[in-house]
Amino acid sequence: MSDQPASSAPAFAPHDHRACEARALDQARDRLAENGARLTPVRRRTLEILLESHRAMGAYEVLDRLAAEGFGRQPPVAYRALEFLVEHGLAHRLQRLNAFAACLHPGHDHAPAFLICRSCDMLAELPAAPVRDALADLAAENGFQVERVTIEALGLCPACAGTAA
Amino acid sequence: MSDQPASSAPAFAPHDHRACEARALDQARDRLAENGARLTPVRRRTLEILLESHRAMGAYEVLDRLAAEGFGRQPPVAYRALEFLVEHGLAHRLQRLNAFAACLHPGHDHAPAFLICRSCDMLAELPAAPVRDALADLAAENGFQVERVTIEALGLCPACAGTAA
DNA sequence: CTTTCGCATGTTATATGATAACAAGTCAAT
DNA sequence: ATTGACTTGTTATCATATAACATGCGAAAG
Repeated sequence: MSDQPASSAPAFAPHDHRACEARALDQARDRLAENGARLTPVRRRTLEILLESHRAMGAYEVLDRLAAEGFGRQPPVAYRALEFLVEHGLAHRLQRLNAFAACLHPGHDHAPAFLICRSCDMLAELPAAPVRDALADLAAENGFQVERVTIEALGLCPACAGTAA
Repeated sequence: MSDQPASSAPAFAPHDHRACEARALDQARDRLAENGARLTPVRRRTLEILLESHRAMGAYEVLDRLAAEGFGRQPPVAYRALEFLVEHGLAHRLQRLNAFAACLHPGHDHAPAFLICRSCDMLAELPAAPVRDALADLAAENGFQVERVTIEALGLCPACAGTAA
C-alpha cells in the first residue's frame, strides 16, 4: 500500500494536491499506453484541467478553458476529449450534475460512489464495493444484467456541514 | 401485505397493469390530500401519462402528449407538472436519462434504486434499503451529510438479455 | 519516398433539455 | 364582492449535447 489510500481515502480532507495530480497523470499515461491510445495535447490539457480541483466541471466550462489556450472553441472539442477520458477510465461523468470529474484512482475499483457537496461543489470519489454488491444482489434477484451503475449522494461535506451548524 | 409487493416486486415480470396504474393513482390522491396539495387536470394527466408504461419519459415527450390534449404547449407546462409530482413523491427523476417516471410505491421506502433496460427502456423501481445503508456507511466514514441519493443501474432486463443470448 | 488509411481535430448547424420572467385566470376564504 | 395564494399559460433565453462534414497528421504498406 504505497500509493493507494484504498478505503480510508483523504476524501474531503486536505492533502498534497500536487502529488495527487501528478500521480493521476502518471497513471493515466500508463493506462493509455497499455490500451494503445494517445494522450494528445487537447486530451492531456483536458485531464489537467479536471485534475486541478476536486470538483466536477461542466463541458462548457472545460471548453472555455481550452478555447482560451488556443484549442478549438466548439462544443465537440470538449465533449470529445471528455468522452475519451471517460471511455478510458480517466474521468467520470456525474449524472446528477451533467458534469465531469477527473478519476483519482485510474485502474482501481471502478464504478465508484460519489459524494457531492451542494454548498462548495467539492467531490469525493470513493471505492463503492459494498454499495455495488448490494445493488448487484438486487439486480440478480430480478434477473437484470448490470452494465453500468450510477451511485451518487448529494449533501454537505464536513466543512460545509460544520459552517451551517 | 394486501397491496405492497415490498421487496420481491414484479419488477420486469408481466402483471396486471390496469390495477397497477389505478392503485398508484389512488395512493397519489391520498398522499396529496394529506399534504393539502391539489391534483389539478394537468398534473393528473401528467401522472397518468407516466403511469401508462414502466418507462422513463423525457419532459418533451410528456409535453407533446399534453399539448395534443389541449394543455399548454410550452416547456414549463410539463416541467412544472413533473416537478410537482417529484416534490410529492409521485414520480422520480432519472439522472441517467434526463427523464421522469411515475413512482410505483408512493409513500413507501423512498429513494429507491432503478434498473433501466438499455434495450427496451423498461424500468424497475426497487426498494433500495441495503444499498442506501451501504452508501450511508460510506458517507458517515467521511463525515458527509447525505441529503439525496441517486442509485441507478443501466443494463439488460431479463427479456432482452434472453433475446440477445 | 510517397501513397494510403485511420484517427484526431476543427468547423457549422441543430437537436434536446431546462428555466427565468411576466401576464392572466381560478377559486376558496374573508 | 374582494383579496390573496396558487395555477396555468405565454415569450424568450439559456444550457447541454450531438450530427455531419472538412481538414490535417502520422504510422505503415507499397
